[in-house]
Formats: sequence, C-alpha cells, structure tokens
Amino acid sequence: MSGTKENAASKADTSNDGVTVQQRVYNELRTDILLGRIVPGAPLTIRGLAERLNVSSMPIREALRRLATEGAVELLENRRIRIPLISPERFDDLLAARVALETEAAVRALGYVDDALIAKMEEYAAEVDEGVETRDYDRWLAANFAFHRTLYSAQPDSVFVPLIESLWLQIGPFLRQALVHIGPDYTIDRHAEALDAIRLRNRMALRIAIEADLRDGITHIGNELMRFNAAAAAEDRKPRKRS
Amino acid sequence: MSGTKENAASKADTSNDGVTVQQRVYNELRTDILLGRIVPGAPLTIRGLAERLNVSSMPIREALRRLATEGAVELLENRRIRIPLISPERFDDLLAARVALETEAAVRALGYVDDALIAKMEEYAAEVDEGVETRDYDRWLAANFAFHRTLYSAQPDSVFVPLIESLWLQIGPFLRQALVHIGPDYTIDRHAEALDAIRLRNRMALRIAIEADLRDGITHIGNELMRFNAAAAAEDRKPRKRS
DNA sequence: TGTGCCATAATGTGATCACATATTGCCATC
DNA sequence: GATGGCAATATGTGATCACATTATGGCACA
Repeated sequence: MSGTKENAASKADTSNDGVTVQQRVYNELRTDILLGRIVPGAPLTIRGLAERLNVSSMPIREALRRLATEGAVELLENRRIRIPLISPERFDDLLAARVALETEAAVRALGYVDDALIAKMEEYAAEVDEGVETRDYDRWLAANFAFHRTLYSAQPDSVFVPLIESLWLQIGPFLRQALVHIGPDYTIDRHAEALDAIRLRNRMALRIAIEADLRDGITHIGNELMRFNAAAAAEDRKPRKRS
Repeated sequence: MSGTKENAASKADTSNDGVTVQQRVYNELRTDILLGRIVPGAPLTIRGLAERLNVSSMPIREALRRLATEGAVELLENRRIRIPLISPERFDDLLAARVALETEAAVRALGYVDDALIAKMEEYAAEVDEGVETRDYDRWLAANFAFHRTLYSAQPDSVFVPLIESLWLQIGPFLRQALVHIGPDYTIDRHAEALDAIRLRNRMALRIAIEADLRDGITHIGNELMRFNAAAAAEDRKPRKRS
C-alpha cells in the first residue's frame, strides 16, 4: 500500500508541506525516541518503518543514519537496528556530559534572556508540574526538555544545543522507563530555583540550579533502573557505526 | 567514467574491504574536513563528489547527511552544500564547549590509562613537535587530534568522544587556516604538562593542562583569523537542517 | 548601456530495482 | 530425541531513473 499508486500523492504532500519527507520522518522518529515511546533494545527495520509511515525506504534510511550519528539508534554489525541498551557506566557518563554542557550553555545563554523568554520558561515549568500531578509522562518529559531548550536556545545559533539534544536522545528512553517503573514521586523540581537565578542574572546560582535539576531528579532513578536493564544488556552485540 | 561499467568492480571492492562504501566515503570526507583540506564556504555537490570518488550518489548523500548532523557541513535552503562559515561568537562557543567536554572526558578517562597508552600519547606528542618543526600542518593537526583522542578513548564506549569529535569537525577547518596564515610559531605545547599530570594521576593538574592546551594554542589564533572570514560571512545563507 | 525576464542547465529528493549477506526454520542424520 | 546443515526468507546497501526546484546565462527592451 505504500507502493506505486501513492507516489504522486505523497510527493505532492511533500512539496506542499515545504519540508522533505526525510525531515518529517526524522522528526517523528526522534520524538518517539526522545519521549521513550520506543523501548530500548527493540529491533527496527527500514522496510517496516517505511511501511508504517507510508514512505519509501530512502527517507527512512537517511533519517536512521542521522539518528545513528546522534547515538539515538545503533547500527549493529549483523545489519540489525535498535535503540541502544545502556550500562550503569554509560548512564553515569551521559549525566556527567549533560552537566558539563548544560551548565555552560545556561550561563552562556544568560546574556540573551529577556522577559518574554522567562515567561515562556515559566509556562513550561508549570506544564512540568501538571505532568507530574496527572502522571502524564509524555507531557512531563516534553515540557521538561522544552524548559531547558528554551533557555539554551536563547543564544542564537548555539553550538551547545545540538550536542545537548544528542545526549537527551541517548538518555531519554531510560528516563521514560524510570518514570514508568518507579513513578514520578522521586522527581525534584529545581526549575523554580533556576528561574530565580535567571531573573537575578546570577551565573553561579544558575549553574548550581541546573546541575541540581539534572542530578537530583535522575541519579537514584537511574540506579534503580540499572538492575532492570542488566539482563537485557547480556544479549548485547557489537555496534558497527558511530560518529 | 564513474558510470555503468565500473559498478561490478566498485561493488566487489566494497565487499572485499568488508566496509560499506558509505563508510569509506564518510571517513574520507571527514578527514578532509577535520584537517582543513576543504576551505570553509566552498560549495560541495553530491554529483561532483560522486564522480570524484567513483561511487554513485547514494553513499555520498548518506555520508553528507551524517556530516551535516555533526555540524561538519551545512545543508542550505537553496539546495547548496558547503563547509559552514564561522563567526567570532561561534568560534568562542566551540572553544568553550571543547573545554567543558574535554576536561571532563580527560578526568573520567584517567582511571583507565596504563603505561602502553601513555607511551602512545608520547609518540603522538613527539609527532606534534615534528609537525611544528617541519611546518607539516596535516601532520601537526592529525597528531594533535590523535593525542587527545587516545586519552579520551581510554574509557571504553565513551559518550564524550563522539561529541568532542563533532566539535573538532566544526573548528578544524579554521585551525588549519589559522596555521597557514600566521604560522605555527604561536602554538604553545602543553602536552608535556598533560602527560605529567596523567603519570601522577593528578585530576586537577590534568584539567588545567588540557584547558591550557586548548586555550593557549587557539585563542589568539582564532581572533587573528576572524577578520579574514568576516567578509566571507557576509554572503551567508540560512541553513536548513541541523540536529 | 543597464536591467528585467525567460530558457536551459544543474542539483537535491524520492522511488524502484538488483544484490550480497545474515537470519531463521525445517529436515535429514546420528 | 538432539543436532548439524541447508534452503528460504528477510534485510541493509548501492545503482539508476524521474521529478520539482533552484541557479545561471543570454537576450530583448527600455
């Protein structure tokens, strides 16, 4: 059904949208991974995704290769594709990298923030709280990422944002699993502190708030999760391509 | 000449090498960019590269998309592809991101280094010195990157290395231009200090040495170069895809 | 002589086909 | 009944073709 007779239609759709098919596919898969809608270790196939999204295999291939470059998916030697599994060491590394990059990105963006941006961040912070209350994990995660991205993106053409988003893609699936397994009761909201630091343009306080936000909400969640994934990691295979 | 009758041959080559054509193309382009062999702003075309490397356009497309994801090339809205130009702000950002990631990666790798790895780093450090003396910029840059990568890669399956290499790809072309324009006389070699810190397993000293190595050798080089690229940046166009 | 417009060329995007290789399931054999 | 091997299937990779869109160069007109 994804075949010949829909070519004209899908091509027209592409043109009308003004965005390439590959871009749309990429965004779709990216969101699925970032919000943990695809369970780590689950196998993916180009043809399967092509059929599901009603496009040819080519945009899928290119989107998957982009995602592989970002570490969001893994191209194994035996021609299998999957969301990477994670080890406790890797989880710890991801957290350390997030702290290193996000604190620096926050401080560097501080000079560009205005009241409108602060207002937008307040909205996202409120949405995070709502997501916690209603146990809406999708909303919780999405609003949380949006909160941070809004701040870091204040600086135009930032080199930090793509790197940070790569880390989010790698850690996202496990945050989702963690939330589902142990519930959001352990999450600590440091967003108010971050917003205070931003309003005062206090660099050091912002650094501390960002680091606390990343660590407090994640560390013991991660440790809790590690046992769960230890078994799955046993069936691991050597990856073929990265960077 | 890149056409029909060579298909069988090139395909056989691919199979025999055990590595995909796309991977080979990617590595080749990557090295060219990292060592600054392609001047920033110069236009690239899929068909042109395909002809030059004697492959079809498909591996080129995928390699370029990978490189675009890493920020090594830029896909413009008008269907042009090029090595990104750089602004002084962006150069400063890249340096800050390098310091944040590489100091952390160095410290985290410290627990995994052994004598063999130190010996390898000493070789690269010596090769850097030789590159400086002989004005061999390719060698200088390659050995310098190898020195750092050897250290960071001591930790197996590091999440830092891909991020750091993305930064190298973005800053590499300008390091090369800088070396060519002002000569290597201003480069300061901090590798000996880093090696001392590593032998003593001194985290703080290693952090300081790495940061000094990145900043001292680069900062004024970068500033010197900015004027040169200010004009070229005027003809800039909005990029279409990133991350 | 300068400027706007149109035809031609060039380029990235997507679809489809061919192929080598890895996986999987079945069957014969011990 | 268990196991090793073989055939069938599935999958990623690469090539080739068609198409929409952009860039470019020349020509007419003011």
